[in-house]
Amino acid sequence: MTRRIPASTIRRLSHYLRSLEDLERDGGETVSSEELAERGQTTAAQVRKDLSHFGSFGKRGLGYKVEVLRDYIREILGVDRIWNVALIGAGRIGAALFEYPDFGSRGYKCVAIIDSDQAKIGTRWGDLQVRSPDDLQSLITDLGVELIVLAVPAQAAQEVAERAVKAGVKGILNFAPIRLKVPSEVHVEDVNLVMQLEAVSFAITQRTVGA
Amino acid sequence: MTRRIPASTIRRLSHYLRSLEDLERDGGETVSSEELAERGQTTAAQVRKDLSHFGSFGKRGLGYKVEVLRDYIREILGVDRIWNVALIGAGRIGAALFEYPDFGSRGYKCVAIIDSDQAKIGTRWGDLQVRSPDDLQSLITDLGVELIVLAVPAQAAQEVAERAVKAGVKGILNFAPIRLKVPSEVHVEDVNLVMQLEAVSFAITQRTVGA
DNA sequence: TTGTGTGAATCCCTTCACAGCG
DNA sequence: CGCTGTGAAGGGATTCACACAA
Repeated sequence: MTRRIPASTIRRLSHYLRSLEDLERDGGETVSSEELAERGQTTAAQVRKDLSHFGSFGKRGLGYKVEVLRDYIREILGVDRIWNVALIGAGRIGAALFEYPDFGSRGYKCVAIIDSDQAKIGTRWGDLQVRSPDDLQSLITDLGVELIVLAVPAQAAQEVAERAVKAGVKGILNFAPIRLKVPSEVHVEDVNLVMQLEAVSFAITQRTVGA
Repeated sequence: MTRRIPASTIRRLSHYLRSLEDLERDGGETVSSEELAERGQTTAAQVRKDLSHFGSFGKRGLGYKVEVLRDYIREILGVDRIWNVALIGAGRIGAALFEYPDFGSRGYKCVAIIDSDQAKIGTRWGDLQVRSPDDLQSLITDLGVELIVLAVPAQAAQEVAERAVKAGVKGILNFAPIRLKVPSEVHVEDVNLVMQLEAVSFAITQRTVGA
């Protein structure tokens, strides 16, 4: 719909979606921005503002219909469809993703696993076989992969990313602790657990030192 | 030093720290805010502003001494010491953390692993033995654990967190997809990979639809 | 001259407050 | 009435611009 949506709005939309799914499981029919706010750790005004970027989905005096809003948010976030994902780097990080129950239920489908370790190539992971990096481009093209999970060591990441982008990948969930250089139309989302740990230790340290 | 530091500043400090360590490896003696900005994907003014919250570490006309600034940032982030960390939930997510090379080098030391799965209890992970949740409190107290990595299923997370906090834990890196309720002095940092994937699919979707 | 440190200006996100629809 | 949708106000973070120290 509109341009220039704050990243914080997107994060909150993800929360709302989860809340709506919970509500539906519990048989809720409608929600108010108030109720959604409580569950999402924000304010009612914020909820309404977030949604207003994309349209008006509620009824005044009544609230939002749970199912309807859920579907709209799914559409906004682009999770109303299947995404073919390739996992590059068959280490523990990659494996961990599959433990996340929401991973599959949100439409992310792992269709290829690639690793450069000769010992891993050919082994089965569920119903997939680990493939060689040589097949990277052809796999991406043939399987229609738009999204990759990049879980390789830092020094290999840039090169792999470039090849993936060349083959048509549009988004990268990047676990390598480097800033990938990619064309601006490719979206990179960095996961950096050490950085998050540092945020924790900072908070504790300041709290201990400060007043 | 000062109060009210933007969370974004902390994230950037983590980046600066990494850059400084790289520079040191390459034998750099001094850096300018300009150079630090390039590596950290921000602006020189932002770098200076970030640092100004904590003191003045540079020399006008010259820049910052790499080693000195690095030590200051380490101190600010609280990574100039060893943090005893307990891993709760010995699944793949937990295992993945140990693959992160920076995890140990930043002073985070895993001193205990806890899992409720009887089959896992007693098994060795490196030089640690997986322990039962019954030992949670005593382990935290005895080993001086201040920080936990919470990688258990959502429904167990709240209860485990409460017990950990009661035993003295001050910070939590939370992988469970729920909003933990803890006393305000305990810092919780949420890791939510599905949410990050949603941010990617949103970006791609909007890009495809929009102008 | 160079590049930091910092008030002032700007920009963007959040919050307020209320008009208006159901 | 109740609750959404939204301009306007407010606040916090980033950027600007320059005084000043090395």
